[in-house]
Amino acid sequence: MFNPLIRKLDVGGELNDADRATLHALCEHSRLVEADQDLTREGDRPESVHIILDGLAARYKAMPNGKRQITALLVPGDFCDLHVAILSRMDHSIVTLAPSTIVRLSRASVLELTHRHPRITHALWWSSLVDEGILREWMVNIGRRDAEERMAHLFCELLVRLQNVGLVENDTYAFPVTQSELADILGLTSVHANRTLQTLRAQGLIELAKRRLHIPDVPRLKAHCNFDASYLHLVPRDSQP
Amino acid sequence: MFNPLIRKLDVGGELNDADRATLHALCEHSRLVEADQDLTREGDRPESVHIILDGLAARYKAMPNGKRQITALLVPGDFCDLHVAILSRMDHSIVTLAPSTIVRLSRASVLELTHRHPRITHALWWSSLVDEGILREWMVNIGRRDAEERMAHLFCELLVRLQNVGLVENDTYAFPVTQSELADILGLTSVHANRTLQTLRAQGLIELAKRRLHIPDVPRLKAHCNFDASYLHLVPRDSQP
DNA sequence: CGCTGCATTGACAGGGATCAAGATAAGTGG
DNA sequence: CCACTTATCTTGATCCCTGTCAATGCAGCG
Repeated sequence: MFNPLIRKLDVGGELNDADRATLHALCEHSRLVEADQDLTREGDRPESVHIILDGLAARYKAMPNGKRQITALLVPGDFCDLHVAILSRMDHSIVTLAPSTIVRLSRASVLELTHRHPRITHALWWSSLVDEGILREWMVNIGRRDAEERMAHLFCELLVRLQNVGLVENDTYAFPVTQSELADILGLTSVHANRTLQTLRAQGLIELAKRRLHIPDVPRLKAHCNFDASYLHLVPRDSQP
Repeated sequence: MFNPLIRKLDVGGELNDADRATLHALCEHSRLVEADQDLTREGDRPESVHIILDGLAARYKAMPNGKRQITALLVPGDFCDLHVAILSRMDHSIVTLAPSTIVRLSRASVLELTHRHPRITHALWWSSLVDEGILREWMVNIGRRDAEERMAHLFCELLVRLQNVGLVENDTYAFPVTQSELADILGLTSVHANRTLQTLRAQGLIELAKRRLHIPDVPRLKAHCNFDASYLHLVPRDSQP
């Protein structure tokens, strides 16, 4: 059975069959959540951890003036807030952007997991470090690239991340994101996101229709924004000592 | 003897005297590093962890076109890259912005530390979660605030963080940052950083001279940018179960 | 005392934001 | 299955925040 979590962690650590079985068991009790539902809200006392098995979710912070910034996209296989039990208050919210399959783990089961399964723990740490790296790259994206590069960069990143969990076919992947959500990801206005999207389309760099994104010429799109995937740390799991 | 690391971690965890002694011993072999020295460079294989005891450092990513974005400021007491040994390649660099006192720990000593001292480990996790929260807030800052609010927000954040380690006197703290570095922090140009700085000065919101920043009316500056410190998680270490 | 790196200014261009109105697409209920 | 409602997407006109380019001032320093 397909499980993006296992697939992902297998890249980051070196799991054995027992580990895979453990992870598989973890994911047994998933639930379907419709789009636009908050999984956690800023200010909440965090009680549980979420794994996203299918769909799409986002971390965001809303500002008093109504603006908001999405600080992370959570794709299948992403394990959110592994360690959040340490802090007593959520400083951001998580929302589903599409109908999603979610696993919720209690704090206790996470503790149990990390105590009993060192390789899984290692892989989870790896994964949270990668998330941090993505966060930094997004900051560079917003701070130092113009709208066109920013958007192209995002599409390249998602291509790689989704490829990593087997959700890309023929350089095409699901992208069920509203233009105004896209704007909140990139630090733009929805109007400008729309125009940027059209510019990319006009250049034949992307095709986006029916919530699916197709990249006709991946190297060209990567070149367009100077995309360098090394921050995703997905390279051969070589030299882990 | 004053030790910002101990002071900081004491907020995040609950240390006992033995823990404090351990941390104190850790910091015995510090070295003085002059300004503008890279402690780590993107692409390096990370071998050690840094603690900054005095001075100021920054995490940054440099782009091929010469632009760069600073993604974090490291102030005294900050423990950088606790877990970095898990990844095999640094995806960013760290540079001193001022002459600084730095402790370098080998990977082995970090492992030993985390294995032997659960409360310290807990505090270090807490600290790295706070760092992540700061990262997210910076993203909001760059993505959704204009230059003036951005800069004001940064100054408010530093006030709180430095207060936390006892480095603020009379609402004044050391700010040995070049305007072009400031620009790299905020995602602006140095020219515009200069102008923004002057706007803030003209409104009497800040006074910056001789590398020291004074905030005449803290509540007013906070109000100016809607500063809410809760993302720094410095509140009473209450309900940690 | 003349460097040399920073800070400061001015003029100007431009990327993105705003505001507001239509055009499409996607659901919904009958 | 169609009429209707509502969310999204598009587009145009206009403004302004921020970037660019380039020159000048200033201050620490060898």
